[in-house]
Amino acid sequence: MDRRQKKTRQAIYEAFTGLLEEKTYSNITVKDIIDRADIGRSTFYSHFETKDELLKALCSDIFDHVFAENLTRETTHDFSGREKNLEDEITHILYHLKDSSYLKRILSCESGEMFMRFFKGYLEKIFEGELEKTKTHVPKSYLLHHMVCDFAETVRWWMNHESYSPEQVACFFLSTTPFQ
Amino acid sequence: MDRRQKKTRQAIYEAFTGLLEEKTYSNITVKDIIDRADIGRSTFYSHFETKDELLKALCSDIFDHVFAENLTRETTHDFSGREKNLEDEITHILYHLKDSSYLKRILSCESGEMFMRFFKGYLEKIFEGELEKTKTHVPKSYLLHHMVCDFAETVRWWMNHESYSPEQVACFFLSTTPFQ
DNA sequence: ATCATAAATGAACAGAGTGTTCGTTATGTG
DNA sequence: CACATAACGAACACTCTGTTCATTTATGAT
Repeated sequence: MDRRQKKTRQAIYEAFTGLLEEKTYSNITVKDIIDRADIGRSTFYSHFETKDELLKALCSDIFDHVFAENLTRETTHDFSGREKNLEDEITHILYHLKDSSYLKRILSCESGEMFMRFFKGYLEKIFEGELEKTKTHVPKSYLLHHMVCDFAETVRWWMNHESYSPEQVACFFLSTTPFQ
Repeated sequence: MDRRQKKTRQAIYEAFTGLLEEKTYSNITVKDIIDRADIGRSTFYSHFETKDELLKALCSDIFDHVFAENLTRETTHDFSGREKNLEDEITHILYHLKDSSYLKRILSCESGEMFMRFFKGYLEKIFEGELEKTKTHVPKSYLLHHMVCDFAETVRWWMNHESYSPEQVACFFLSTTPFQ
């Protein structure tokens, strides 16, 4: 990728996430972004079709980084079985999320809702497998929705209570799940 | 309230919620609303300052109806104690939500996120009291956030699986909470 | 039924943002 | 160096916003 493109893209991301700390997503205009990023109008549109596409691209960047290993990795079982695997996996994801400098900015505002939707999409893939192994008297559809939302919301809560470690948060999360 | 005002307000609500079924909240313009409601531009603005205020007003209408009794009612304890009360209260709220014709339209789209924020605000008041009586090893802040999101998301799920009764949904919800 | 009150109307307005175009300039790459 | 390509910036038509105001219409109280 051309050095100029990288620089421009970076400037847009910085400007955008910076603005997200100051105003809501819907109140941010393309004009705001290009003014802060100090780039030309046509340059912005040569990178992203719309503001929404920008947000999507940013989310994808974060998720691809976080979930790259988890989605491809062989689901090996260790001595203590399934549950231990899930806790490890969750802790692992939380460590990755902790590293993302953009995540907190994105989650702590209205655009968090859009992020959450993408986030939940990825999470479904992870929990679906877990759910198949679980016996329950409530509908699977309910349980999957519950797990996905629960985890995503746990992360959102965590971003406002960063004093806790990934291990602690994983523990909090699992203590309220119907898995055992 | 003047008959004309009521009629206009109703037309706006109808147009707005109808549009919500077709496009996302942010893609709906004031122009869309007044065209469908068949009212003048200035009439809209004499009722609501902005599109956001319209959504807020609509949410308030729904909530005031649903929570009016719950928030003021004396928290009497029956024979089986606290837990039974909570289940009753939840079932009761679910019955009210089931009656709202606008709720499904609002929840099944992007603006659902905005609705959810208002919704959660009300729910916090309800669960805060419940939480005080609960002993737990996870932070209260986490548990409150968890309960509130969990319930709101349960309702959202329910709107897409209406085959279940309020009693059943209350049961699903309580089966995944750390209360006992 | 009358009449003052209040609501709805519609046209017009400035202002702001959008998304596109295109010729020019500058910056990396081979 | 020379070529390719990215960024620039000015201009464009377009849409939406939120406000104003003079006019018409409906309402509720008497």
